[in-house]
Parts: sequence; structure tokens; C-alpha cells
Amino acid sequence: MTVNPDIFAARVLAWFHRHGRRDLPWQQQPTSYRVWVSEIMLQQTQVRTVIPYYQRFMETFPDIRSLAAAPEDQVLHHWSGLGYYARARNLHRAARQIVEKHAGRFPARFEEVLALPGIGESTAGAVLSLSLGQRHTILDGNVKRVLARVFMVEGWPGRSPVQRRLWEIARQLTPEQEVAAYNQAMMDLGATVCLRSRPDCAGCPVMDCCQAHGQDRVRDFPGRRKAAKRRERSVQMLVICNSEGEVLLRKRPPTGIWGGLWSFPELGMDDKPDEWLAARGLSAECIRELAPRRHSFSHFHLHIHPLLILQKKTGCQVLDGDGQVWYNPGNGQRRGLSAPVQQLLLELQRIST
DNA sequence: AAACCGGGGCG
DNA sequence: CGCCCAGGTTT
Repeated sequence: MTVNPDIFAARVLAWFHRHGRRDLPWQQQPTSYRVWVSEIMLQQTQVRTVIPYYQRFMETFPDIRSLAAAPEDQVLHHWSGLGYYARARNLHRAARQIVEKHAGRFPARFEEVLALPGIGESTAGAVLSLSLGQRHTILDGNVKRVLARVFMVEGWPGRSPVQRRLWEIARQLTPEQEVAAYNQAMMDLGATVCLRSRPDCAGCPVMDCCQAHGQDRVRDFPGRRKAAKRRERSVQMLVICNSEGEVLLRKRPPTGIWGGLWSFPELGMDDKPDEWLAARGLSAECIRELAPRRHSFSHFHLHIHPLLILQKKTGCQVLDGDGQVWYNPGNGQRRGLSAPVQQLLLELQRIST
């Protein structure tokens, strides 16, 4: 290591005391629970987007017991639009585990925290250091970027050898004192100075020990993942409206895309909507194609072809039941909805009014 | 259009 | 361990 860890940490901490963020919601009364929820949300989303979600989540679930007691649908509702819904389900499961195994109090031992679903090494370290001041090393995306540049760690950080090297560096740099401030500082540095593009090297407290900067190669780090070719998939989505202004939603399986969320019935492109409806005792008064749209996932693009179907008034044979509801977008019970479903419901309200 | 992001699950 | 999966935003 070409950098003295004490000097590195001292510079980072000095910078933090002048420029670090201290006004974020989860930094007020930073209990383990509050920090935990924020870390899970921040795993997938930037601070600006997270804040309103976080506020609403905390108003509804102010503590672990209220989260554990809530139905999963309500938790997913508060996550709607954030993506990576498995994390909301893990958060919920973990809250229930904490009530069962830890009397409702967030555990304070690293191994116990790591054992909770949805919490890996970095998140466990972040929660325990930021909320309780324990000495743990963290390595989130921001920290990875800073370290990859300062030490010119070649390769994409997702690859194991690269990841191991970054952990090794991160551990050596973690100071004995002021770990909470140091960890927060490293995340802030990555989030506000050492940006992925257009980093503000002139404003960086460790510029003069940054190897990438010294060689004018900041843009080369961290190494990029090689682009994977994404497949294309197409589905029809049946937006079935009844005369009450309700739409038919079905609960998706707990794993896979949009796991546990409520969505429109999906058909393959070769399936016949008429046959699907008839098989369920429904018949359409009118079917209209809505504008197709594309929704991107990491591994494929989904082309959605929505069909607006107005159902005849006559006695409907599809009833609310497990995994199926007639949903009133205006005043229905709150449920988890994916971004495209929310978008379609919004358009529906504009059409009908 | 491509990059990004932490953890779970599986072979 | 190595690889694949998930979703919406930013660049």
C-alpha cells in the first residue's frame, strides 16, 4: 500500500467535517432500524429518490414491530416504483425474524445481523457502524469507485478477484476511531465528489494520493462490466375494466419478476384474448389496443402490448379471491404495483375522465 | 443505448 | 466459488 492509512483516514475525516452530509432523514436519530431501512433503499436508488419513499415508509412503519405486523401487500405498496421488490420482501421477513428471535430489537452482533435476509457484509457493517459506532468495514458502490481509482484496481468490481482486492484495501484503510464518520464520509465522497462521470478531483481530499488521478486515468476506473446482450420479450397485458370502474389484478408469484406484486393478466403474443376471457366467463364489450411500451430489465427488454377491455355489465363470474381482485385505482386497498402497471392505471384515469 | 447497484440462490 | 437474476434511473 502506497498510502499511509492514518493519513488517508485523517484527510477523509477532515473533509467530512466540512463537506459531509448530515441532514439526511436517517441521520436524525440514527437507530439501527432507521439506518437499516435507509441502507436497503439506498442499495438500489439514489438519495434524492429515496427520501420521499423513506419518509412515507417511516411514517407507516415507525419501528420494527409495526413493520413485522404489517401485511406484505402494504409493505410492497410502499415500495411500488422503487424496484428490486425482493428487497422489500426480505426487509419484511427480517423484521418478523427480529421480533421472533431478538424480542423485536435489532441485533447488535455482526453475525446476527448478517444472518438476516437481505443483509450482506457491507450492509451489516454500515448499519452497525452508522447506528452503534461499531468498527466494521463497508464496501458499497461509492466506496468501490473511490478505492478503485485511488489504488488503480483494474477490472470490473463485480468480479471476485477485484472484489477481494477492494475489500482488502478497504479493511486496511478503516481507522480505529471515528468509524461511523469515516464510513459515511467514504460514501459521501463517492456520491458527491468521486462521481462516475465528471468527478470533481479538485475538490477531493485524497487527490494527491490518487493513483488514477496522478496518471490522468480516472476515467478508466472502476473497470466496466462488459455489456451483456439483452433479449427481447413481448407480452399482452389485459386491462379489464368492469362497470364499477375497477380493473382486474392478479398477484404475481413470490419469486421472479415483480414478485409478490399485483399486475394485469398476461398473455403470450399468440394467445387469443377472446378465448382467455371466455374461459373465465367474461366477455368483452369492446377491446382497444393501447400504445405499446417497452420496460427494461437488466437481462431483457419487455415489450408490453396493453389491451383495454371493457367488460359487459352482465353478471361477472370472476370474483375476488386469493390472488385476484377487482381493484379500484382511486380508493382500493393499497397494494404493490410495478412501474408499468402504475403508469397504465394513471393513463386509464385520464381516459375515463 | 449502456452503465449502474448489493444480495440471494443455485450448481 | 462463479454465475445468473432482478428494475428503475442516470448518463
